[in-house]
Amino acid sequence: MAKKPGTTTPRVRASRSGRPIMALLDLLGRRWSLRILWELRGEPLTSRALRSACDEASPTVLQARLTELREAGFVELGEGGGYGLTALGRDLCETFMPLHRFAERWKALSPSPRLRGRSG
Amino acid sequence: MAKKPGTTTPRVRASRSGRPIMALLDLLGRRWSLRILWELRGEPLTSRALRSACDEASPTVLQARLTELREAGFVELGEGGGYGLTALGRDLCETFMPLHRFAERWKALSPSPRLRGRSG
DNA sequence: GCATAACGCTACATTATCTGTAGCAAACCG
DNA sequence: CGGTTTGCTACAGATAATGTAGCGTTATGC
Repeated sequence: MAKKPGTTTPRVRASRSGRPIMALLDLLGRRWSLRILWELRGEPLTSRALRSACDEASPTVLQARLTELREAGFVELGEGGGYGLTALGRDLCETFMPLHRFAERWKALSPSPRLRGRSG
Repeated sequence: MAKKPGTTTPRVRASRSGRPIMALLDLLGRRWSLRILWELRGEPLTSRALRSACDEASPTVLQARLTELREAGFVELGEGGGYGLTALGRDLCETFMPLHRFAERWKALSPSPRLRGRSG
């Protein structure tokens, strides 16, 4: 059993507003969510391979995220084992691809930018 | 002072690999990061207004995220007060705009999708 | 059949992080 | 001066993540 009977995913906090974007932002804003989606962007990975890809993150969180991502319909467990993106999940991932280029640009801009507070 | 002297931002875990995308994914994958960026997409907000916009999230995390986001160069504290996106931050936010449409589509697809495990 | 190994997944103590409420010092308003 | 708002911090209690171990199941080799 994947979870205790009657237990539902923590019900995305921000989704109390009913706005889907909030639910999505909340789901993706959990540890390893984005990373998992990212690592799955190519071919499917077994739970263990995914763990390796994610810097050996603890199986506890990974499993939790995987369950949430599966309930959201972004990820699925293939017949023969191994996790992969659904069509929907692939769509979502497309959204993040520009992030890659952005990250490179960002890195190039400033290794350790200045903070500009006003306290003082 | 914004932080204790000598204290640095928790040094993004996944960025140990040196790949900027990992650092970015890690930063954005923290609670409220995405949400803050999202709420700031329009006009600048005071810390308190931002808090309201974020379902009254605790000022502790918000402040922590704001500091990280500022160090990353995505957010800045305006001269006259109020947080806003930098040019870079606006760029990043652009990346997430398609997410809005995606979220709507996602919501329409399935309120509570089926899990397809293989245990049993 | 029996050992070996890999699979998805879970337990659990420790540690890190977030929540919620209260409140401070500085700047602004009159 | 008193009142209000700003950015920001403290701190106890609640929640979530880490790290390590291991379960039950399903191949595979002999």
